[in-house]
Amino acid sequence: MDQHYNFSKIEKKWQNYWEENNTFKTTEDKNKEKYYLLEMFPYPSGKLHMGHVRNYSIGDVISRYMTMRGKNVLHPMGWDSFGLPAENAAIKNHVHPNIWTWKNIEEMRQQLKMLGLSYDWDREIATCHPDYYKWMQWIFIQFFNKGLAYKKKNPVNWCPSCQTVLANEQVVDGCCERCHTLVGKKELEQWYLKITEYADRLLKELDLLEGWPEKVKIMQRNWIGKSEGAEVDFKIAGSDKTLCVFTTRPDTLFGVTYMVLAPEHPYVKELVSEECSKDVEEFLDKLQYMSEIERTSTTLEKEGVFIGSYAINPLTGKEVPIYIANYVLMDYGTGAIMAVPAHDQRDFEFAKKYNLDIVPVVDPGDPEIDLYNLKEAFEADGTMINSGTFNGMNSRKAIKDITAYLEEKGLGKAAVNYRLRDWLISRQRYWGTPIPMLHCEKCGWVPEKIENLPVLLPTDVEFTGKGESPLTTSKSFKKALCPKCGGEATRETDTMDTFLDSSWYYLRYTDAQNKDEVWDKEKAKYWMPVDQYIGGVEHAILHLLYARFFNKFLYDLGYSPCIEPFTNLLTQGMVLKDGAKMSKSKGNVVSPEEIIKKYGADTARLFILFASPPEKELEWSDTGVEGSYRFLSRVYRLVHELSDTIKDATDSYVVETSQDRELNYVLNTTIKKVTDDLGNRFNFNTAISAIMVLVNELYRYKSESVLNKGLLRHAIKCLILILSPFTPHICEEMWQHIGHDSTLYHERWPEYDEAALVRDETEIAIQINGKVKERIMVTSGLSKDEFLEEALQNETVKALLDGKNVIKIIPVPDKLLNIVVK
RNA sequence: GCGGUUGUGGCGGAAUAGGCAGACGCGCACGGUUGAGGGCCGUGUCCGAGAGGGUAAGGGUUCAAGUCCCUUCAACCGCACCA
Repeated sequence: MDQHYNFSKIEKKWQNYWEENNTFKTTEDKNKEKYYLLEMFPYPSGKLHMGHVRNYSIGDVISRYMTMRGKNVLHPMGWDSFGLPAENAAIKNHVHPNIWTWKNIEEMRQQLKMLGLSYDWDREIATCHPDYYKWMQWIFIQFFNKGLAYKKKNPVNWCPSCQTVLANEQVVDGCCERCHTLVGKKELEQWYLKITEYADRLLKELDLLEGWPEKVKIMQRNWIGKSEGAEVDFKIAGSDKTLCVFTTRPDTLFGVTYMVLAPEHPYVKELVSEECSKDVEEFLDKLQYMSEIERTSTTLEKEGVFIGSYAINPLTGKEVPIYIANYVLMDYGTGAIMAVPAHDQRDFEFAKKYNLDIVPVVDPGDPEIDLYNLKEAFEADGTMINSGTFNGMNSRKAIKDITAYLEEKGLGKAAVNYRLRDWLISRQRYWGTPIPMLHCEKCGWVPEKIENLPVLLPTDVEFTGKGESPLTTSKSFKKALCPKCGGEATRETDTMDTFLDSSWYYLRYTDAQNKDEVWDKEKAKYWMPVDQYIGGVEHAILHLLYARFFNKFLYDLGYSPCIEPFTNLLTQGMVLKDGAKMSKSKGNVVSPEEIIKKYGADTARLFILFASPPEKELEWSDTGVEGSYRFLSRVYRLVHELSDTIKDATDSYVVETSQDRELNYVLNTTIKKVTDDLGNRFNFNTAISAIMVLVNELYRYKSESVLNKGLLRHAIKCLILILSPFTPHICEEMWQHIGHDSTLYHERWPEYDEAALVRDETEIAIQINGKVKERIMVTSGLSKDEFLEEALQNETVKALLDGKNVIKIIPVPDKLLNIVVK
C-alpha cells in the first residue's frame, strides 16, 4: 500500500482484478434469495454524462449492499442502441449507423468500467444486435397473431424535421419530443399495437405497485385517463343515420340543447345542408391553417358553425341543431358530443356566444344560484329537474337510472372511454427493428416465418433524411415471397419505434444469450420481477407504461411469470450545475471523464451519493467534490497509519475504558444507521455522513495514549466494509492492506451489537414551558416513572423548580423533561 | 384550469412515529505545522451584546410543531377544450 492515496493506480488494479476473477458473474442459485436490480439502460451516445453516473452509482451501492447481505444479485447492463442519432450521424458524416453505434458502445462500456460498477457483463445486450432484434420481431409476431398489431390509415403526428411519424406520447407541447420541431398531421397507413386493450389492467394494476412513487402512478393514471359514462344514440332528423356520442353525464340528457361534431367527423360532409355549406367550408378552411397547439389550446375562443341538420333527443323527442366546433376533438370518444350548456362550462361559453338555449336539469339547491340566469355552468351534483320521470332524483342516481333506461330502450349503453390511444409504432427510419411483415396481394399482411427471423436490416441503403424509410432504397429488401402462399410479396419497409426494444429487455437479461428462444421461462421465473428499478422521472409515462404493457402481454402468453415487471421504482433526480440542467448550450457541463481523471471514480461516486438524496435534484459543486476526495484521503491515511498497530491484533477483544466504550458506541450506531439507510430507505447521503462521524471518532480515539488493538482492528474492518458499496476500489485496497487476500465483494455485511447502542448516561434537556433551560446527564433506558424520579433528584432541576407554580411535568425518557409552570 | 412536488444558515443538506432545529459536508475566520505556498491538524461559525428570536408568510391544535390542521405566497414538474 502506497503512503498516499494513489487512486488511479488503485482503481485500475481492482477493475482488472474484478474482470479477471469474474467477480460479478451471476447464475441462478435456488438456495439463495434472488435480488434483481436494474438501472435503465443507456442510449450509447458515446459519452457518459453525470446523469448516468448518478443512476449507476445509486444502483451499484444497492447491488453491492444486497450482495453483502447474502442475496443472489442480478445486475445487468446493456444498450438501447437503435434510434435517430445514429442515423443522423450517418447522414451528416457518412458513417454507417452500425459502425457509429458499435464504436460508441465500445467507448461507453470503457467509461462504465472505469466507474467500477458491479455488472455481470456476460449478460450484456444491445437492441441493435440481430440476436436481440430477432426476438423483438418474434414478439411483434406474437402481437400480430393475437390480433393486437394492426395496420390502419389515420391522420398521424408527423415531424417534418425527423421525417417520421411520432406516437402521441412523443409529442410534447405540439412539438417533437426529440428535435422540438412543430409536429403536423399526415394521413398515413401505419402499424399500431392495441395497448388500449390493456388500458383497464394498466390502470387497475397500478394499485399493486406499492413500491412506486405516488407521483409516477398518478401520472400514469392521468395518461390512461379513464372516464365512465354512457354512449347515447341520437337519430338525425330526415335521415336514417344515428349519431353516437359519449358522455360522462347521462343525467343531463334532458338538458341537451344542441350537438357538436368534431370538424373532421365523417358525418360533417353528409349532413351539411346546402345553405350552410359555404359557412362550413370557410370554417374548415380556417382550421386547416391552424397548428395543432393553437387548435387545441384551452385559451382559444370556442367557435363553430351550424351545419344545417338536426338531431333528435332520444328522451324528449325534441330536435336540436348540429354544429361543428373547434373544441370537439375527433380522437376522443366518438368525435361528437351532446351539448348541455347549463352543466358544462365549455358548452356554456359556446351557447352564450351563439345564443343557444340553456336548459337547467340539475338543481344545486343553492339560493345564491339563479338557475335561469346562470353566470357559469353548474357542474356539480344536485336534484333532477325538467327531466320528466326522473325529476326529484339525486343526479348521481340519475346517471345510473338514465343509463339503465337507455339500455332498456336500445337508445344507448354504459360505456368507458380512455384518453390512452393505440400505440403507433411504425417509423420511417432505417436504424430500428424491421417490422417482420409482408404484404401479399392474395393473403394480405402475413408475418415472416419464425425460422426466417431475424429479418435483417439491409446494408445497401441510402440515407437521404427525406421522405420514406431508407429501407425502400435497398434493391434486395422489398421483394420477397409470401410466407403463406409462396407468391410474390412486398416487405414492410418501416421499422419499429425504439420504445418497443426497451419494453422487454429486463426479461431478456434473465437469459441474455439464448439462441433458441426468447428466454428460458424457468430462468425468467427465478429472476423476475425486477426488485428494484432505477431511472429518471422523464420515463414515468412512456417507457414505464409500455414496459408494463409488454410484460402483461407476455404474462398472458406464459412468458413472463409476473403481472407487474418492476416491484420497486426509484426515480432519481436531475444533476444540475448553477441551478440548471447540464447542457452544452448552457455551457455548464461537467464531464465524468474529467472528474474521474482528476479525483478518481470513488470520489465521483461518493460525492454524487453524498450531495443529495437520490430522488432529489443534485447541485454539482466542485468544492464539494474536493471535500469527498479529502474524506477518502483521510480514511486512507487512517488505515495506513493504523495498519501496523492492528496487524497482529486478535479478533477477540474486551471493551474496557470509557474511551473504548465511546468508540464501540459510535461504531455500532454507525453500522445500524448505515444498514438502515441502505436497506430500508436508500438515504445514501445520511449513511455517508454517519460514516464520516465514525472516521472522526476513530481519529479522536487514535490520539489516545492506550489503544485497544482488537477493538480498533474490528472497527477498521467494519469501516472498510460499510464504506465499500459506495467506494469499492479504495476499500478493496485497504481490505487487502489489513491482511486479506481476496475481494471484499463477497464478505458479509457487519452486524451491530445491540448492547453497545446504549450509553450508561444520556444528556437530556430540561424545558420550562417548552423552552430549553438546562441540560443534565441521567441514567439511560429508564421507564417514565424511574426517569421522572431521577430527574427530580437532580440539583439543577430542583433549582429550576424552586418557587415556581408547577402545573404539570412531562417526562420523555432519554430525551427531555418539560416542566409546565404558571 | 386540473393534478403533483418543494420551500430550513452564506451554500448542499440533516432532524426516520409531534420531543434539544441546523447532524455531515462545503465555504469562511483564527491558531498550529511549514522558509513560504499547498497539504495536513485543531478551534469557531443561524441571528442577537443580552434577555430572547428563528424552519416561505399568517393563523390554529398541543405541555411541546420544521413535522399535524386552515389560509396565503413562491418555485418547479406533469396533463391540458378528454365531453
